Amino acid sequence: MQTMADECACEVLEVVPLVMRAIRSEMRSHRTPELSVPQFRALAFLGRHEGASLSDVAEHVGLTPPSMSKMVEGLVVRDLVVRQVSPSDRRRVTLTLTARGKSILESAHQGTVAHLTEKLAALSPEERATIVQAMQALRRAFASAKEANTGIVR
Amino acid sequence: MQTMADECACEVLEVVPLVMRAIRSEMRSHRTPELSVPQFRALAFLGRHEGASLSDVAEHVGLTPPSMSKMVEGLVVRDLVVRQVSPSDRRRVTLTLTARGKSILESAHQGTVAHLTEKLAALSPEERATIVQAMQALRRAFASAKEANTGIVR
DNA sequence: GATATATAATTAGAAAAGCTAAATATTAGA
DNA sequence: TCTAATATTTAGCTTTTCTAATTATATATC
Repeated sequence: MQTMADECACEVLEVVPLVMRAIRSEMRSHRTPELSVPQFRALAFLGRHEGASLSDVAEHVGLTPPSMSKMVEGLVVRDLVVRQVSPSDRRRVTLTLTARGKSILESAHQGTVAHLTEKLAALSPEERATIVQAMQALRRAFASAKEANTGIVR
Repeated sequence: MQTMADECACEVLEVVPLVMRAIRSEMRSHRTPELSVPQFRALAFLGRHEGASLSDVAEHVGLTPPSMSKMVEGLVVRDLVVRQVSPSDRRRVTLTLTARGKSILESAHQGTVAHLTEKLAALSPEERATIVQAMQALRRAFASAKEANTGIVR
């Protein structure tokens, strides 16, 4: 059923950037956490994967290692992340959230969720349930593909 | 039903950036069209709204007028868009796609849709139908809010 | 065991894309 | 008519990203 999948793809292609923009705007307008979307994603990943290496995070966020290195530098300076040389492989850098990092992450998450929740309040409970289902399906469709979602494409 | 809306928001906040990254990667890997996501959105909007003004497009894409002005300059130089002073209101600039613009837009659209379609093929027809419904609901929730989605947030 | 190759992270430098503030041109209103 | 508002552009800056090259460490080969 190619047509159906195509229609679905078209919808996704139109709506996802729209929602993404709202997320970015919201994060920008929050003066307290002051995290960009990639920074937020990096912290969120570290929240879920204590002690991940720089390249692990880079791959997840979709940045090149040099860009991630620069970002991490900023996060370290702001006392959100701790950078340690891995004892087992001294080329690797092991990253963990500081207490402050955890708290900032939590607050950024709360703030953005609150904003999205406000928007979603305009919809019916049924529509929100549909969205939850759809997000879970999309996550399955997009989360696995290793090569395609690294962002390091050229 | 705050909890429900919150859960929905969390899902959106996790999944939307994931899908967005896939879209960006795909567009980047397409050497032919070489359009950024905002450029693509601008062209797509012009495809649907012949003769829209610069600020119309800026608002839709979520950029400030100066940024859009710069982007349009690039699109004009690359012969994708024609810029004309509106006869009715000579302050306004009227934008239309060139034949080349239409063709580039079409090809970028095809490529990205094909890529998304491929990913979505892993899902069941029911799941895809759910996604279509969810996208339509999200569009309503996020497209209408005038102040919040202009990207002009501060 | 020495040397060559590969890998992880960083540094350096440049490019892209966005913003704010201010300038310009035009229209609408008092 | 004169003032205020609107649409776009210009100018300058900041942030974020990239590529290329460097450094340090680990692995593999001879």
